[in-house]
Amino acid sequence: MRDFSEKVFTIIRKIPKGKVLTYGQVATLAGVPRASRIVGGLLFQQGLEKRLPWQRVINAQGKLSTYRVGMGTEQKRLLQAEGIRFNRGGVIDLKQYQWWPSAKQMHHWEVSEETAFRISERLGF
DNA sequence: TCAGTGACTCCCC
DNA sequence: CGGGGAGCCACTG
Repeated sequence: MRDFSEKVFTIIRKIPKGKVLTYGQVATLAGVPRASRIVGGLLFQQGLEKRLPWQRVINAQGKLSTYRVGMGTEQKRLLQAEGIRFNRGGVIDLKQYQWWPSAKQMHHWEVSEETAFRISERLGF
């Protein structure tokens, strides 16, 4: 159970500067595809404390979920500083900025074969 | 233990 | 494209 959180933190630490992952994507890579809300909860509680690049995790719509907890402006500022652009709706183009780890990286994280396969398809391998 | 919670997602108008 | 609603599930007190 503790395993999930550790995986989540490990994955988030690997997100390249200027790229983003969605909560659901992090949950999937960590082995529990439908635990996206947990990822948000973990970041809220320990994002700053653990010095994670918390700003690089956004929701599946390409929007920032942190406005609810007063971190929206800061998150947007940090992402813009990394070169990420927001369209006029405050939306980030996931096609352009979403990051998917390499097959080698996923193997190292023990991502299941099925998940890795789906991700490969998505990347057009 | 166990119910409550929520930085989510998906589906349906 | 936007809002409402119903699942989801690791974490917490």
